[in-house]
Amino acid sequence: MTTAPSASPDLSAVPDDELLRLDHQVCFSLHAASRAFGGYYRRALKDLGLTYSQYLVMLVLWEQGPQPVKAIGERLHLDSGTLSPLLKRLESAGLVRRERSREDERSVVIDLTDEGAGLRERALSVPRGVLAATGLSLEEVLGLQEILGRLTGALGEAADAD
Amino acid sequence: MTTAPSASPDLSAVPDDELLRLDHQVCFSLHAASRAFGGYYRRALKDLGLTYSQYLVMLVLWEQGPQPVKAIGERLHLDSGTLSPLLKRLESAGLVRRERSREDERSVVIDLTDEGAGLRERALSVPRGVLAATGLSLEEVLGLQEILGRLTGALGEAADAD
DNA sequence: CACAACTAAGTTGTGCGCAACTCAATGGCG
DNA sequence: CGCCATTGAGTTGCGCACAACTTAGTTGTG
Repeated sequence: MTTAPSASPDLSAVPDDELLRLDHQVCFSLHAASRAFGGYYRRALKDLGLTYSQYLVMLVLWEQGPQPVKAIGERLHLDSGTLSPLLKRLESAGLVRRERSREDERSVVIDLTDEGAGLRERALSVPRGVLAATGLSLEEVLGLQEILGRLTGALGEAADAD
Repeated sequence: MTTAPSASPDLSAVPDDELLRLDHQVCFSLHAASRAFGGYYRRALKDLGLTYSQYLVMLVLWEQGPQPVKAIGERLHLDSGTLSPLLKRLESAGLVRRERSREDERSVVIDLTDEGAGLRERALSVPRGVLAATGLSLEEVLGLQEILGRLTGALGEAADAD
């Protein structure tokens, strides 16, 4: 944990030059970790015929049941430009159905087919392997998740304040 | 946030079901954080005419000087399939030069143009804004980076052990 | 020297992520 | 009621990530 000097967390004291180097590290770490994660899942999910993003969508559906594209997008921070084609692929793979809502004709509700629902059983074994492969303890995972959540939230607010 | 019981970090004691839910959280956190980061940079780098990935490549060049595509790829964990077109775009933007190495004709050395080197000055202000926008302390950033580094390393090894 | 194994870069094809846009349905509001 | 701003999904276009492949140059071995 490098147990930082716990001294001055004062960003403004750090010179631009060093900050650029640090930025390099942080950007890179996050980017690389995200892709390493994706890479692991790509292999683990190959048998299931799912990509990483498709898996995330399936997780939402397994957990929350049928819901409109909008809701899935909010949950995963993805827009229709990403979800529409992805959901079409899941549909043509026979895992989900897409039906126009009767109450609101603008909305398309995504529902699992029997095959899609059944796939959950086969997916249950995946996370254990991944968590083991990370080499992190459960506490570290939870801590990581907490920091990442704050980071995403803060960056989101910074974006809104444009 | 389920604030762990801080007891048993024993993964094998956690049922599949709960693990799937946890996996959802972790996958999503990392994926979302990486993209939120990317989103912030996209806006911050717009003036410089750089994408996030192009910025990462420029950081490597600013820091390490001229080097072959291979070396950049190792540093950023990217292959030629990603780098070749990216570097072509940087070249046509006038930021880098691509020259076949004389010693080894297979190798293409990437070098900054004056314009590319000059861009560093304008980029210096970017990281401060980002770090501020994350809302994290310097220590948290360093800790995060350390965990992510371990995670990437472990996942990389797991991948090699295929 | 000749030939096989390897290596670096580039190419092709697929899917994701996102900005910018279109289109149809909805929900005010005068 | 009629009009218009808003909303949800979809489309288009571009760049990244990566697997699988091609091509050209290099190295090792008999």
